[in-house]
Amino acid sequence: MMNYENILREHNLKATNQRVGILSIMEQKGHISIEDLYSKIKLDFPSISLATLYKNMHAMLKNELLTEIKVENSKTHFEIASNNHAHLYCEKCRELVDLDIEFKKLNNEILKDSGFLLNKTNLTFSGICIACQGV
Amino acid sequence: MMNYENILREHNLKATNQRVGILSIMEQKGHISIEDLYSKIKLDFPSISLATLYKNMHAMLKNELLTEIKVENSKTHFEIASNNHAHLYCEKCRELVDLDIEFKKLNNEILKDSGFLLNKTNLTFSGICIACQGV
DNA sequence: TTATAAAGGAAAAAAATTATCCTTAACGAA
DNA sequence: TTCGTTAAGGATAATTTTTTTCCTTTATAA
Repeated sequence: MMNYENILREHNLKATNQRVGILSIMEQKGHISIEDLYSKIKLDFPSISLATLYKNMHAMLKNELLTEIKVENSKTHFEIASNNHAHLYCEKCRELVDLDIEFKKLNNEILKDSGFLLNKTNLTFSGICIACQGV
Repeated sequence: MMNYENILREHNLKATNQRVGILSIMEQKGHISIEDLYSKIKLDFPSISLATLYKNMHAMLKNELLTEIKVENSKTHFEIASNNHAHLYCEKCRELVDLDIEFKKLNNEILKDSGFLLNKTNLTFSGICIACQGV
């Protein structure tokens, strides 16, 4: 388990108990929606306000401690920021899975073709995972 | 300009004037948010209800006449379905641009690595477009 | 034509997100 | 440690976005 107090401070954010709680749930879960996060964090902080949760998510997104994942037909999910990677989304069980991919080649191609100054590559594959194919 | 009456019927949807209006705006615009689409379609159908717009977007998404594009820090956009392609999103002018990419190699790799039964590849690059780099 | 099933529109309801305002807590400086 | 400042928390209301309901109107096939 990571030391979220320090990570928060390194990102110029006060290390509040609520934020540490949010981050440790996120570490456990990998990817999570606001809705699920709220019901989980309320177990540790019964009085936490949904507004607080939203404010924290925005603050942590802005300071690049979190990343937002948007997938078709699914609620926005969040994850702790790390190396840029792809996601696999199962349309059946609605689970998100990380997938490490080498973006360099792809990004260079885009840069060459479009002249875009690339900031982030967002790659999500939707389909049916192995487990759900059997069912 | 395409014949939207027929396209709608081919997708098992009634060809209403409102739907044809929506589709012709979408053809013009390429990518559009509900908000922008609503203000445009109201010029042609002043009494159209926002609920009608949402209901139509859902119906057309479900019947695969439209596609949804979700990008970080941006509202959901819609486009008329066509060959699977990538998108470039400029964080400055907030414009979306199509980018034709060959997904076969990428998709085969994913299939091999994950066993996923792929349905759709969603690829969006965020950054600054050439025009906005100069500013 | 005409029957019927689907779509439109108005309004309300629900869900998601953001703002306001006062209280509380984090944290650097003394 | 204590204290002062500033940011964060929490309750609530307000917005914004999306969905539902219910009745009227329209598209389409017989």
